[in-house]
Amino acid sequence: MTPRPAISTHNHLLASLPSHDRNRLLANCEPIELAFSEVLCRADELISHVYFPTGSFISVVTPIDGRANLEVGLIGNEGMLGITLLLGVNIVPFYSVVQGAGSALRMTTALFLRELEQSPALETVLKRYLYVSMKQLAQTAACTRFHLLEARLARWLLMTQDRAQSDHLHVTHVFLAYILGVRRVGITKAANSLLKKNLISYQRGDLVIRDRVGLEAASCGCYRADKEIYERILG
Amino acid sequence: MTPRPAISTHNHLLASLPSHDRNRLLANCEPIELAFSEVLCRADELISHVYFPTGSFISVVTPIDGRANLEVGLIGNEGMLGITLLLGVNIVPFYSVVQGAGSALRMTTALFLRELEQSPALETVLKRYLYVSMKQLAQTAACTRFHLLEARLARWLLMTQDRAQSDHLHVTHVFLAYILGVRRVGITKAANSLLKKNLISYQRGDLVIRDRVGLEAASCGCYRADKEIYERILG
DNA sequence: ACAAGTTGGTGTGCTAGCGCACAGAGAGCC
DNA sequence: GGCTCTCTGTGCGCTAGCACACCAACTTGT
Repeated sequence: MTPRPAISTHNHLLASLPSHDRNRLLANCEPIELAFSEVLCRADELISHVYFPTGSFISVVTPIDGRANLEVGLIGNEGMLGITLLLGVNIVPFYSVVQGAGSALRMTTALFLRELEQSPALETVLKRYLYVSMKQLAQTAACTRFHLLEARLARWLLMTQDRAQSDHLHVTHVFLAYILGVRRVGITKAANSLLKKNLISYQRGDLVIRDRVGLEAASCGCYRADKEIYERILG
Repeated sequence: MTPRPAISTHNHLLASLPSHDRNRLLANCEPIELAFSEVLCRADELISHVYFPTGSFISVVTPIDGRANLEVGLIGNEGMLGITLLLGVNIVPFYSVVQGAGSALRMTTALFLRELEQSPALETVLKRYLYVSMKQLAQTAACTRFHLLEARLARWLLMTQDRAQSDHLHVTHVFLAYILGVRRVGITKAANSLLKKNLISYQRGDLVIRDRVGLEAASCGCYRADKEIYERILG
């Protein structure tokens, strides 16, 4: 319906750097387009690149028992992928896949580590981002345990809309089930409930967010909690 | 039955430091005894001290919705409390309470930060520990979502036994329910099942681990996964 | 145009875990 | 002894989510 709005070309983490540091960093970055469902890294591999999404967003998933999966993070232009390099460990901790196609900046591990040494400002902001990521990870753990599926779905849609910068999302029930760690049938039921409340509409993989405020009311407090912790530490 | 064995007086993280760094660090530490159920810090407070358990262990809990709680970490002499200072954030991320009474080393935030600047070896090992903590946090999130209560209980007992260095634990069903985020009745059922398999015995708050190997078989793979990631990164 | 694949909706029977309420048993206290 | 408190066990009805199976609507490739 509404055309996809102009996509922001900047990343909040990079934007917060002093211009001198930022420019040097950008000079070492390679702008790329990430395609939907592209796998950026798998757990236990070596980290080859870090990614700063600008117009794209990435889903971070932890595998369990080799069969099930659980999304433990969502990275848009407020964050970065590959943050663990900050900890001196160049082993990918989680599986990462592109959830929203679009632009990103990418840098090799070697160049990133060099920048990190040269820019204390970069290190400071990324450390804070890591702290926020940990808090959000724990929040997600508790949310997944205690909150009902409909509220979790509403939260995920809001988080994704923020990162997609669009009220049109391309997600199927199967995909949502995978991400939220439930059966597809459960998604059908929850999505139908949100549909009946006129908060969303969808058709064959095209999901439209109709009522953002209503969706916030239907979601659990975790959406707000995530935003607050980000603002408090990085805002 | 078996007397409590001699308690280790060292902490793995500190033990891994070069002796020069370690000695200087120890000189700034204050040895203390932690009492059972003592609250060491609450979320959103400022961090006043860091703790290196030697003979004690600490439960790390994230509150949710103000009513429920979920344990997201367990810190014994393999770890430390207050690791987020490493990230330049002196705000306590989670609620922390003493789960096993015993000895610990404690250091003020100011002294710790000074040591951190002076000892690159300390920074290196703590960064790795933080990486491990993140992986374990994600593991716990997925475990809590997918695994059955009996397996989760078995896992928790094994983790706790490792840190308590004793096969006698002082835990009630109510307490276990709180930690694992379920009802007490659920614990009664799961504990009874482990009892019938002769893996544990318990009576009014005294729980004894009878068959460690059997308990590992009854637990989910997360116990092993946690140990493996620790060994790989810090071993 | 038609077949094949994808997406979404529905039904049936099952299990884990929930809330609530209550019962028995040990332990401490006066 | 009698009282209270804590800890453990049980029963009942309910919900969320599971596995599996099938169908309808739409899209796409040839």
